[in-house]
Amino acid sequence: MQVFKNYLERFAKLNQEEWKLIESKVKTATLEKGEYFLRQGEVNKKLGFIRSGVCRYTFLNEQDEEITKYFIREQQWLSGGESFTQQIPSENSIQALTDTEIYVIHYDRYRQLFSEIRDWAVLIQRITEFSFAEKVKNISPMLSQDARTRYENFLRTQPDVVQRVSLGHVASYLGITQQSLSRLRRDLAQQA
Amino acid sequence: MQVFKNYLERFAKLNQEEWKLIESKVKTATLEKGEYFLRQGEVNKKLGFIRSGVCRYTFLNEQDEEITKYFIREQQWLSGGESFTQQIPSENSIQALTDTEIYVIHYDRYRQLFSEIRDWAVLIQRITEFSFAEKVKNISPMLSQDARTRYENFLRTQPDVVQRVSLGHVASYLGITQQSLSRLRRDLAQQA
DNA sequence: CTGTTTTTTTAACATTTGTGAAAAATCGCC
DNA sequence: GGCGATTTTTCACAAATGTTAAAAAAACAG
Repeated sequence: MQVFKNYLERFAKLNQEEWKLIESKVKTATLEKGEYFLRQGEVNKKLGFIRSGVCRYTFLNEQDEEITKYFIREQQWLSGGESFTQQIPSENSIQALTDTEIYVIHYDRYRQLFSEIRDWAVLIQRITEFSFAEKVKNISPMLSQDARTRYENFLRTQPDVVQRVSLGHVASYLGITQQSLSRLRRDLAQQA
Repeated sequence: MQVFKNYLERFAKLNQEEWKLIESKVKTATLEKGEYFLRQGEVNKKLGFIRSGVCRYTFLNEQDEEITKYFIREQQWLSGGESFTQQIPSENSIQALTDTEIYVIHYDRYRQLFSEIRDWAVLIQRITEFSFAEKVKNISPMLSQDARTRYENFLRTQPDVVQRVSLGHVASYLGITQQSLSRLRRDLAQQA
């Protein structure tokens, strides 16, 4: 769990007691490739943190296709956002794209920490802000870029993900069809 | 300030004392059309909340064009995100698109509230999450939609904004050229 | 009002991306 | 190792969007 502790301490110092408390509430679990951590319509009862593996966060578009909003990889959170913090049904799903090892904390125990650890709310606020900003920073510029630029930036910023997920999922994330991405790769390869 | 108080109370109850304390730290200010609330490269020293008007949150793309990431309107926050909470230089700018009246709180005073109001951190955490989720929910599906669908959804979800900002800014937000948006409108008008 | 600047529209053409269908390659399982 | 299922590639053509340039319309300042 050292990695998880280090991660948290990037956002706020924790004394030994506090860490013991957190550790006592965290379990480990695994997701098999293809398995869902959260399904659209469910209430998200647990928060996950990836130790190893890649997942995808999805939503259904108007045509009921499951679109990949973003990938979640090592040292990132599996969370349904408001579905977790407000315990309401989720509009999104989270699915493992590889076998995935995670740390898990249940909602009730998460809630307890607000009264048990003085700066817990501050820690959570910083993490929330950081995590959202990370996603927005990746996704937002894509709208004004052509497919090729989007793919090149994806390769640059998330090179590890490309290797581990299928082309179709990448295409979905980039907002283009699988065929277009395939063509794009050919063109890029020919140039080089 | 009643509107501002009501807004905050959607996220956490405030007793009279607490509200007085907040109120005492908040000032009103105005931005003229075209004026910047925050400039890229600056440290964001104050948090704003719009009483009336529309602004835009922007970033510079690879070609050094100022792209509109999203619009900010009544009852939404003017904040440079991590530039404010961590007092670091901002990658983004915020510019008024109409004359805008805002409530303002300085970073130092904002910080004080963490020790002065018991649930301030919780309040801020909820607002952070809500605000980000609001943006992401609008922006994220756009990638997998064609320009026409994006524009129609924009009209539906932010009808008030269309009236108040120039076509070019809308086009920038939608990720298309001004000419394409103009053409799109003509086609839509002809259909009706 | 009038001239100037900014914004919006229009048009012809180039380029990019989508579509539908099929072949090729790869993967997973027995 | 082989076979069915899945994923990736390829292709021809259609549709959407970008580009460049110019005209028209609207907003603004004096």
